[in-house]
Amino acid sequence: MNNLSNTYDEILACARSLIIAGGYNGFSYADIADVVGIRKASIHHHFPSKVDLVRTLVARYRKEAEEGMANLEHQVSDPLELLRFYTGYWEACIMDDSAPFCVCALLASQLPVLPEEVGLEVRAHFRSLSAWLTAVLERGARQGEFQLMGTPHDEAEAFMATVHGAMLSARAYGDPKIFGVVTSSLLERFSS
Amino acid sequence: MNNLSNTYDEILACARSLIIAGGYNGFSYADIADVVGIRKASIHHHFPSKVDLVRTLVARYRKEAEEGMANLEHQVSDPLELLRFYTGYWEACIMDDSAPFCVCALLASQLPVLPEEVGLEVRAHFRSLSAWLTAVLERGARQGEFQLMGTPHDEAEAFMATVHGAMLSARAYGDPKIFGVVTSSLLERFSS
DNA sequence: GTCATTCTACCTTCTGGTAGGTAGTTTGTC
DNA sequence: GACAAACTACCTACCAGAAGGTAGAATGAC
Repeated sequence: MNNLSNTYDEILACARSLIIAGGYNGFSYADIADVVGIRKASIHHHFPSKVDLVRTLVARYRKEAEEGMANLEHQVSDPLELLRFYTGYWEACIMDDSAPFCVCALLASQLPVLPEEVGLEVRAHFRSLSAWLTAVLERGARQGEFQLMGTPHDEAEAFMATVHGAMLSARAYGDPKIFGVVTSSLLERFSS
Repeated sequence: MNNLSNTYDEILACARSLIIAGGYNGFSYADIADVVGIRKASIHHHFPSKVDLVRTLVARYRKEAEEGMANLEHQVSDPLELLRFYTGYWEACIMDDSAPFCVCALLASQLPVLPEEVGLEVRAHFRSLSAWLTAVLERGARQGEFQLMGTPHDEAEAFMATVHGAMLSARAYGDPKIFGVVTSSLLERFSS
């Protein structure tokens, strides 16, 4: 494979940050070419079409996210601590502005105008994140650490929604701190 | 003024639903022209530039929202009931697919690539919605109806974030019901 | 006649994408 | 080891269509 190619990865990294800023229609091959320092046509060599590029990018993002979740569970076992790590990860990304939004959350907001193949990947991420959170909450409830008001699944959906909404608010206000405000109030509910 | 013009309003309504679907870069004057049944150039007569159109649209949306909130308070006084009406309004919009996303929430997600004038309007909506929710929660707490864990402001931010996140999840899953699942679990916390 | 509205016809720039070529590296075969 | 074939990564030079936008002429209501 040509995953060794530096340019290939650079294109993906660049596209990722452009998508985080403005979504699928918010960037062009020309934008990437400018940043990476190659010509438009050269991007087509690595990714024949824009759909290819974004599908690859989201697939890779999903894989990284799933590996991250699996990895986290090897290092941390306490359910509350797991949730704290998850929100803490995003808080760090937002505070240092390195990746102030989840790629899939942003793309999901534009789902009706997304190419189908990309939409399927985005949807899959939501399902896998929800499943992970459900499992964590369920375990916390079994261990008596969490007092859930609804089913683990419903609470997981509410948890995920709040985190995504907190990203949005941080962006809307132009104030990274709001993410921490919302998520810490979210975690408090579980820690009591 | 020419607010009497039917076409003017039709253009705004059409642009609104196109923005709800895909955001600022997700539609063009040609798209609107097709739907409304006029030529591209005629849209420029009503809205000289795309920025004019979207700024007007968001300003009007904000005004409607603020009127809606003020109106609601004339009809309903119970804080919990107010929150229920607010989420219920969106649940209806999402279920019948008439406006399955908040215009400002969607635009906020693309804030970094938005024209500045539009961004300012979007930000203003977040502030006014947050202020209203804060006031409602504060009143509920004073009346002893709500037991808030944080300040009314922080809880209001969390509330708003959850509602926006619930819209996103409904879209991501392609399942309108998820909005109700998340918001009803949200309301339950306050009703106990 | 005036004014608002809409039109046709056009412009420039950007869009994703293609064709064809070049230099350098790998590979397979003798 | 030599050498041709194939492949990689990039290039220049295009293309058709879409983007937002403009100029100026018809239309039509008062």
